[in-house]
Amino acid sequence: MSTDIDTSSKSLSGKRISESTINRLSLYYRALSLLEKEGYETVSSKVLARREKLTPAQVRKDLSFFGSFGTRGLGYPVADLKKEIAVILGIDRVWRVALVGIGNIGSALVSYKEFARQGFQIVKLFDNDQRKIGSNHKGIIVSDINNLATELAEDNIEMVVLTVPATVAQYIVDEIVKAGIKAILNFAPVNLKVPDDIYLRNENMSMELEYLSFAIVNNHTQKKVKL
Amino acid sequence: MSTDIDTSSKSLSGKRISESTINRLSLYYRALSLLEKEGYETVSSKVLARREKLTPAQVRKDLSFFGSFGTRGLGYPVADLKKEIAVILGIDRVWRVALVGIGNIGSALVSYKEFARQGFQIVKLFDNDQRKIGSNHKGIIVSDINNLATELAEDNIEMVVLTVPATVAQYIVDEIVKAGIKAILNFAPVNLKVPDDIYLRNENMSMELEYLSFAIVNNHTQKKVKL
DNA sequence: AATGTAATGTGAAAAGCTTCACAATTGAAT
DNA sequence: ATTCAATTGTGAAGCTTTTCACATTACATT
Repeated sequence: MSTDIDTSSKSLSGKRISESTINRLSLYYRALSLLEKEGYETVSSKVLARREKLTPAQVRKDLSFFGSFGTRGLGYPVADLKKEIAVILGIDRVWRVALVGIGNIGSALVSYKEFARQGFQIVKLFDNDQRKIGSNHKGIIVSDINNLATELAEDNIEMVVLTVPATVAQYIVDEIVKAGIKAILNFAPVNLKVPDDIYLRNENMSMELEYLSFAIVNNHTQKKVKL
Repeated sequence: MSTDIDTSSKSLSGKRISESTINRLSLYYRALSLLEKEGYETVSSKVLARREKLTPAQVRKDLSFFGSFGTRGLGYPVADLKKEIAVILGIDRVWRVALVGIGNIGSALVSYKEFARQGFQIVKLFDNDQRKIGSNHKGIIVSDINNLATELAEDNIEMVVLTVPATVAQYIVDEIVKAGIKAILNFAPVNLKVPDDIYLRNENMSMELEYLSFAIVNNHTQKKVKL
């Protein structure tokens, strides 16, 4: 994991919402989905916190930035709160996503059900390899990356997942930006330069292993959930 | 991305090193590798910072937790600093890693070169599916998950990458813990319970897309690099 | 109707993290 | 040998995030 978008935005009424808060909303959403399936109608900040290894105060504070969703003495209505969070996160809709780079990680993500489950629909694939162009992945035909700009526009793509080699990532991201895409999730282990108005986020899987390595070697003590 | 290991550990001389600092060490390491290839002998905190969209003060502060690696007026010696960071992160060696769950993501990670490049060698694969057990992935034969405990021990495995479905992840992680593994990188979108002495880290790829979604919907302004 | 219990929402305090700013130090130039 | 320019290392300040603690409110019970 890793990124480029700010932490301190003024989203709502001028309040600054931290990145950590947004990330925790994702966790709450996931926990609420589960609670809903388990048949719970309400849930307290205490229970929600325990489920995601956070504190009740943190849960209440996070939610309070966006409104008053609970009932004193009772807790939060599971189904309603889930919907509210979906609206806040913008996942109460389907996002049309393109994926560029049909390598190991890229092809895996095409079949990754969790994306679709959260409303991120991969509807377009691109590669520069003639052997891959025209091939079918989960019902999607791989397009030639040279047609990126026109095809992204034609298909109303709003986000791009970038799974190309690090060496070409900057070139490709420039093309994606030129094509008018505003949100990019980059898996290449490289720091990409993008204009200020582009949302870029980096997924750096080695970094997580490096953290584990550091933890073992330095006898790190455990305390909190990292987001 | 995402986890379970603390942020505020006392690794060295009682100093607390934050998780952000550790994550930035990974970035510095990557930047230094590149600088080394480009032929630089020294680098200033200013240049290093610019490469990873951080501030020079941040770079200096981070490094100062671990020692004095620079020369005033000159900067940091690229090759040496890279080695120092490798030692700090514990990546100046090879880690023997097992991967459990040969699905989409799992098989992609077996071929993910970036892991090997950082010293994380996947040497063992497990699955519970009879059709997969015995099959060969990049030279590794998939083992039966029922032999997890004995085979992990026999092979001196120190870390496990977990790419099983969310529904079975808790069960599997319990087995992994029983087998004596202390570090786990979990890709299942579920909050796993582990004893306090186990290092667990979560990679949550949907969370990153959800952040992008939030950013677009709420007109988030950009400022910093997220780690 | 009154009392008791549970649990939110939130200012304020505490803790943690980042940036500032400057003394100290090095190498280069004169 | 002296001066100048560059750049580190670091305490202190500033800012952000988390936690605390409590008034408030809703429901259940008597």
